[in-house]
Amino acid sequence: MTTINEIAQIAGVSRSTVSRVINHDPNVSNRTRVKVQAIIDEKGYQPNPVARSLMTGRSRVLGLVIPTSYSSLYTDPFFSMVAHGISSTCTVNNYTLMLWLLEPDYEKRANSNILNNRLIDGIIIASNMIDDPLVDGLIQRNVPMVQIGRNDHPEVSSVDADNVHGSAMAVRYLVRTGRKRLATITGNMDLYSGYDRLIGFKRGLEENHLPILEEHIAYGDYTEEGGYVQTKALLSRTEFDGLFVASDMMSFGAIQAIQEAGLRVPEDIAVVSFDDLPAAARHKPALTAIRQPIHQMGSIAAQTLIDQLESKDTATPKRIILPTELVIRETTIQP
Amino acid sequence: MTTINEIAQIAGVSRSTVSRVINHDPNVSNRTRVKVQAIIDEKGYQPNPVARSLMTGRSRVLGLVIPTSYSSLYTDPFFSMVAHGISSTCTVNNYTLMLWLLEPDYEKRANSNILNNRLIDGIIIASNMIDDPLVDGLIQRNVPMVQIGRNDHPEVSSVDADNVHGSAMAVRYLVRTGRKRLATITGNMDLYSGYDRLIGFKRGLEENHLPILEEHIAYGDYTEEGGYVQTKALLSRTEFDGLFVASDMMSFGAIQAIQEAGLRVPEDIAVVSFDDLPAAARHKPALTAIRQPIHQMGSIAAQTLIDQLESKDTATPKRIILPTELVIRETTIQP
DNA sequence: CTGAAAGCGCTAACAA
DNA sequence: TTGTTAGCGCTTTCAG
Repeated sequence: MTTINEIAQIAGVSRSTVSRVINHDPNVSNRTRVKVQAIIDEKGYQPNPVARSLMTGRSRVLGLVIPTSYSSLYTDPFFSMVAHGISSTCTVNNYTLMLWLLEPDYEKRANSNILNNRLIDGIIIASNMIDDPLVDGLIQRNVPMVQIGRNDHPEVSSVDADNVHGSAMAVRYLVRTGRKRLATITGNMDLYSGYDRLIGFKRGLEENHLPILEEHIAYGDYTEEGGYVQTKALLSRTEFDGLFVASDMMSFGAIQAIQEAGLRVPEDIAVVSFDDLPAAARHKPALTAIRQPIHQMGSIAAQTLIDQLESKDTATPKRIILPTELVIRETTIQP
Repeated sequence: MTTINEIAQIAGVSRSTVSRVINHDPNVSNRTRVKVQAIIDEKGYQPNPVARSLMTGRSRVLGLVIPTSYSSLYTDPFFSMVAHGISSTCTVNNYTLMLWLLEPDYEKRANSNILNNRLIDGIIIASNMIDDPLVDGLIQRNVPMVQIGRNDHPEVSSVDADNVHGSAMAVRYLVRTGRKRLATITGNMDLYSGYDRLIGFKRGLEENHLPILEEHIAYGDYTEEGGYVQTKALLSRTEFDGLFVASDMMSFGAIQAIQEAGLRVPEDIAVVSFDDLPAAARHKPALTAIRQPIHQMGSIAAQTLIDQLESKDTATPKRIILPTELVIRETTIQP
C-alpha cells in the first residue's frame, strides 16, 4: 500500500508538503501542488484514515445505535427508514457509519462496546427510551450525540416528530368527521413517543370538550399483535366510534380486530394512526394517518451531529421538532 | 483519556509490560500481571483502538454493504434480518460493524468510499447482483470478503440459500396437491437469487414432466407492486392453477391480484412463495412458503469472515449453501 | 520475565 | 513556501 513517504520521495518533496497538498493547505506553491497531485493520482494514493485519525483525533465515523427490543426491526420499517436517512447524509458528507443493533441478550456487552469505542466522532441514538443508561454513559464520556426522539437531557440535541400536536390533530380530525366517543391504542409508555402521543390524544379530547375516559385507553407496545389484542380488549369493555392508534403497525392489527368483531372501518369505527408508513397506503382499507417525516428525521439528525462536530454550529444543543401532517385517504371497504 | 503510558508509570513498569498484560501474553509474571491489571481496572483503562489498529493493521471492524436499489429496505425485511444476524455475531466476537446503504444516486461516491476505506478488516456484501463492480474492486484490492448470495468468483466465499432446490420443492408441492398448470413470478433477473429460483422452477417442472411455457413466466422485481402487476399480466394472458412466486413480498401483491380477479386462493390458484418472512404467517391467507434462514445467513456470513480473518480457517474460500424448508400453512379464505 | 528502542502513517508546530 | 522535528498510542522485535 502506498504511503505518504513514497509519494514524497517520488515527488522529491517532504512528507509535510504532500500532507499539505492532501489537506488543501493554501501554503503550497502551485508548481509543487500540481506536481505532487499528479503523482498522488497516478499512484492512486489514499491517506490511511487510521494514521490520520490517530493524529487528529477525528475519524469521520458516526455511530448509530438502534434498539431491537421494542419495535422489531423486521416488522416495523421505522428504523430502516431512519438508518437510510442517516446513511445518505453520511455519504454526502464523507462520513462512514458504524452500526449497533442492540439486542437484549447482549445488552451489557454491546453497551460497553459502544461506550469504549474510540473510533467514532459522535453518535446517534435512535431509541427514545426514557432513562436509557447508554445515554447517561455517553453524556458522562462527553461523546457528541444526537438523539432521535425527545429526551430529558438539556445537553443532548434531539430530532423528534411533533408527537403531541400530531396526535391532537388526529383527534381533531375524528371529531370533525362526527366521532364523539374516541378511544386510543397507545405505544410503549417507557418510550417518549408513546407517552407524548397519549398526551396529544388527551389534549385533543380536552380541546374538544370530550371526556378522558380511562377505559378508552388501551396500552399497546407498537406491534401489530399488540394492536390486535388491545383493540379486542377495548371492544369487549367499551363502545367507541373513533380510534387513534399510536402507530401504523398497531393499526393493522387494530383494524383486523375491528373487522373480526363484525364492524366496518371507517363506517362503524374510524381509525387514524401515527406514522404513515409506505405500507399504510397499500393497506386495505388504506390508512388515514398522521405522517411523520421519518427519513428526514434521520438525515437531519446526522446533519446536526456533523455540524456540531465540525462546529459550523454553536455548541448549544438543538431540539428540533419536525411537523407532522394529516394524510386522509379514501377508504374502501374490504370485498 | 488514560493511555498505556500512564498505566505503566503508575504501575512502575514499562509500556511493553502493560501491553503484554492487555494482550494476555503468557510472558508476564503473575505478580506483575495482577498488579498491572488492578490499575487497569481501577482507572477503567481501555486501549485506544485507533493506535492499536495503526500498529497491528487490524481494526476488528467489519463492513456491510446493502443495496437499496433492488429490494427496498422499507418494505422487504430481508436486509434487516441479515443485518441483525451479522450484528449479533459481531457483538459476540467483539467486532464492530460499519454499514453502507448503497443508493443509486450516490453509488460512485459510496463505492469509492468503501473501496478506499482502510478501516475495515473485511467486508460482507449483501447484494447478490450479477457482475457487481464493487465486488471486482474489492477482489482487486484483496479485501477479505464474504458475499450473501451466490457469486461467480471462485476466490470469494459466499453464503446462500438453496434457491434452486427450494424452488423445485415448491413446484413439487404444488404438483402433489394436484396442480398441473403452474406459473411463476420471478425475481430480478440480474440477481443470482432471481435467476436461480427460476432455474429451480423449471427444474421442478421437468422433474414432473410438465411443459415449460414461456407465457407462464412473468418477470418480477421482488416488490409487492411488481407481484401485483405481473400476476395481472399472467391472468390476462393464460390460465393456471398453481403459482410459484420468488418472494413473499411479491406474493402479497400476487394474491391481491388473484382475488381482485374474482378467484380464490388456494382453491382456484394455489400460491407458494420464497422467503417465509415473519409477515407471511400473519398474512390473510397465511402463506405457504419456502423458508430460507435469513437471519442465519447473516450470522454465518459474519462468522465465516471472522474465522477467515483470524485464520482459524484455511484461506480457501467457502461456498456455504443453507437448506430451505417447505412451510405449509392452513390457508383460510378472506371473509 | 522485563525494558529499551523502533516504528505503524500521518499531522502540526517550528524553523528556515 | 518548504523541510525538520516531534509525536499521536500502541505493538513488537531484540537484548538483557
